[in-house]
Amino acid sequence: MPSPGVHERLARTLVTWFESRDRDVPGRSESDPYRIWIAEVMAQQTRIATVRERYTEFLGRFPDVHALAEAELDAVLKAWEGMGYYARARNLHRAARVLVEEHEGLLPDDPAALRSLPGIGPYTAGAIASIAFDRAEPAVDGNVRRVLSRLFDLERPSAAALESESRRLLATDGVRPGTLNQALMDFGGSVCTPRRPDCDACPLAADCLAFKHDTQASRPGRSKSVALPHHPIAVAVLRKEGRVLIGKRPEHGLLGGLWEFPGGKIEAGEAPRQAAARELQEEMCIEATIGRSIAVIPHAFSHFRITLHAFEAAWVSGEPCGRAVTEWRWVRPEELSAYAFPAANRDILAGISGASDRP
DNA sequence: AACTCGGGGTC
DNA sequence: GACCCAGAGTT
Repeated sequence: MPSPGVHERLARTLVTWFESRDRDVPGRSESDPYRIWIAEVMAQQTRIATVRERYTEFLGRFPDVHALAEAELDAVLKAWEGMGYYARARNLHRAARVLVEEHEGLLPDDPAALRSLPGIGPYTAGAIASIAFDRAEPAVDGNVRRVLSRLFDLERPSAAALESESRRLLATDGVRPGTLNQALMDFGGSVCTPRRPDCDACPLAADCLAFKHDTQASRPGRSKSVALPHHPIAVAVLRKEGRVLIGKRPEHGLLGGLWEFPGGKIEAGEAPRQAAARELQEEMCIEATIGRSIAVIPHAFSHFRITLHAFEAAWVSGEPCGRAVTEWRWVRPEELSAYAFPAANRDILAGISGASDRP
């Protein structure tokens, strides 16, 4: 009997390593494709610890694809509040309706059919196909990309190269695809980490080309970082007869479909209070008296930073026209918790509940 | 291939 | 502070 090839040896060692661990990862012990789908989408670009807290809550509210399809988008966004990348929630909702209308409420097992659904790309399609349906399909996320880049010493691997290496690992007899894919991800998250990988304790070190060449610290290569632009923002908590004014952002684009307090960018040379008054005039057609500062909130997005200056404001004249929003509403402070807000608004919400309507 | 799209843990 | 994460959609 010939000695096993390096891919087969790697695959068997990974699965053995994985099965000796007991890590509580959402979706791992699931068999329902719907629940696996939710777990994988929720895990995109998001820490496991964050997902763990929200996963059970989300499934409690939307226990199956029919419940998700029948829900209002606002309810799905509210369940997604604070997790970011809100297009994921919008796409989940759209995909659920496609599944109910065109697939009898069932997720397909074919990667191409999965990829045709909103919000399911190469990674999630492979993850669902392999974990839920036991198909030998690659699921290359950031962790797997790093592990493969190091095992085969690839500086800037193409998606095709990573898929090719993955398929050779998956070709190992007797290794379940979903188990191997999860082993690769878990391995990248615990042993083969971005910084300071634990090569001393690595069961794959003997076959790792980057370890052999001592290039693991620069595999995969990093793209150069760019300085993030910064935008000062002024927002107004506008009071009138015990209620505050909120607006709903357009459904597409940044923070799409979420609610916010009216406001906008502070122009060069403009004072924050001036900007708050101007934005109320321009975007809401309302004259107001700007009052005390509620909070100054620094916040970082993926591609820029903001500093949010929030002010109390008292209505003087005018009715909302909602030029920058698709909808607006006067809401009692205690009702604000029913609306999905961006994370940067949390400090504002905390500072105004139960406050008077006088700035 | 480059750009957009959040938030948070970690070092 | 910088990095980077169980990525996908758009152009």
